[in-house]
Amino acid sequence: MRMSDIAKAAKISRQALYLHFPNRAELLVATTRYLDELHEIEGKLIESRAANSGIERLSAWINFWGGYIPTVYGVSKALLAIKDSDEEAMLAWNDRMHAVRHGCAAAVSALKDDGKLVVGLSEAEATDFLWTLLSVRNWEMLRKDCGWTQDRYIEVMRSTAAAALVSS
Amino acid sequence: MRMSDIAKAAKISRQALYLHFPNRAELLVATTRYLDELHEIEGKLIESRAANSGIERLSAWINFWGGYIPTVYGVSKALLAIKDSDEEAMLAWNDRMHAVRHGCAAAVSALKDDGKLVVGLSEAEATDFLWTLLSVRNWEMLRKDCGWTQDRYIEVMRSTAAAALVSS
DNA sequence: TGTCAACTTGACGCCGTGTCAAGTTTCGAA
DNA sequence: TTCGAAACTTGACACGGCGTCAAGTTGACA
Repeated sequence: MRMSDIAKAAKISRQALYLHFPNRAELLVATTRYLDELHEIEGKLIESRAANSGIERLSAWINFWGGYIPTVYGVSKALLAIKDSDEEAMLAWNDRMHAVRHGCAAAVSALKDDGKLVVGLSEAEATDFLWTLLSVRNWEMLRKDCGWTQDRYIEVMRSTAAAALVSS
Repeated sequence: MRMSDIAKAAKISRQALYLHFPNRAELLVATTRYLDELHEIEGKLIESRAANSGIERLSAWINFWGGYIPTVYGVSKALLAIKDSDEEAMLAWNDRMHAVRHGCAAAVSALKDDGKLVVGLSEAEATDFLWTLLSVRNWEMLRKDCGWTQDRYIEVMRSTAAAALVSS
C-alpha cells in the first residue's frame, strides 16, 4: 500500500496527503489512533478490568485484544514493515506495543494476586511470554498461514495461555 | 544491510556481487543454505530423532531449533523483511518454514503416539501452535525486546510448550 | 470582490536495486 | 611466453517509492 494508493482511495492527489500527514509513518500512526477512537478502545479496556478472578481476567484480556487484532492488522503490518528503517515508526510501534504489554501485565498480576501464577516464571517473564504469544505476528501466522478461524484462534490462545501460566 | 554493505564486507565491488547472485533474495537464500551446510544441520536433525518418548523428542526439538535460531537470525530477518514484496524471497522463506514445521509435526506426532497429546487440540493444530511458538519473530521478541538470555529462552519454551501440548 | 485555505499538476532529488558497457587484472593452458 | 577466458573494476543509467517544491486553480465566506 503506497502513498499513491492511499491518495487514490481517498480521491485526493498524492501531494495533498502531505498537506495532512508529514510522512508515511505519521499517517499510519494517526490511522491507528483513529481506529482506537472509532472502536472506543479505552472503554472496552476498562470493562475487561471488571473481571473477578485472575483467570477470568486473563480470559477477558485475550478475548479483547485477540478480538481487536483483526481491525488493526492492516495498519499494524504496515507499521511493522517500516519500523526497522524508520525511527518514528519504530517509536510509534513501541508505544503501541507498550500498551498491549500493559494489558498482559495486568492479567498476569491478577493471576499472581490469586496465587495462581505458575511456578517457574517470574511475573515479568510471564508478562513477556503472554505479550509474545498474543503478538500480531502470531495472530497472522495462525490465521493467515495456518488458516485458523478467528474463534479457534481465541479459544486456543485462551487454553494454551492458561496451561502455560496458571498453576494447577 | 544493503547490497553495497555486503560488497564492502566481501571486499568486492557491488557489481561483482551480481556476478555471483542474480539478486538480493537469492543471495540471502544461498547464505541460509551455506549456514545449514556449515553447521551440518541434516546430521543434527537426525540425532534429535533418536529420542525415545514424545516428551523427550519435543524437548530435543526445541533445544535444536531454538539453539539454531541465533545463527540464522540475521539472514532470516532480512528474508522476512523482503518476503512481502519479493516473490522469490517469499517462496524461499516458505520453503524454509516448511522444514521447521516438519520438525514440529514430528515432535507432535511422537507425543500423540505416546497418548500424551493434550485433549482439545488436533495434531495439526498442535503443530501450528508449536510452529508459531518457535518462530524467529518470537525468539526476537523475547531475546531482543524483553532481554531474555538464550538459555532462559530455551528453558521457558520447553516448559510452556510442554504445559500447552502435553496432557497431564 | 478580494482573500485564504485546500487542493491541483508537474516537476525534482534521494536512495536502493538491478542492468549495461567498456576497460583491467589474474591465471592457467598451449 | 603469450594468449584467451574468467573474474573483476569503474562509471553510468533506469526504475520505483518517498518526500519536497513551485506555481496555478477552486471554492467558501467576510
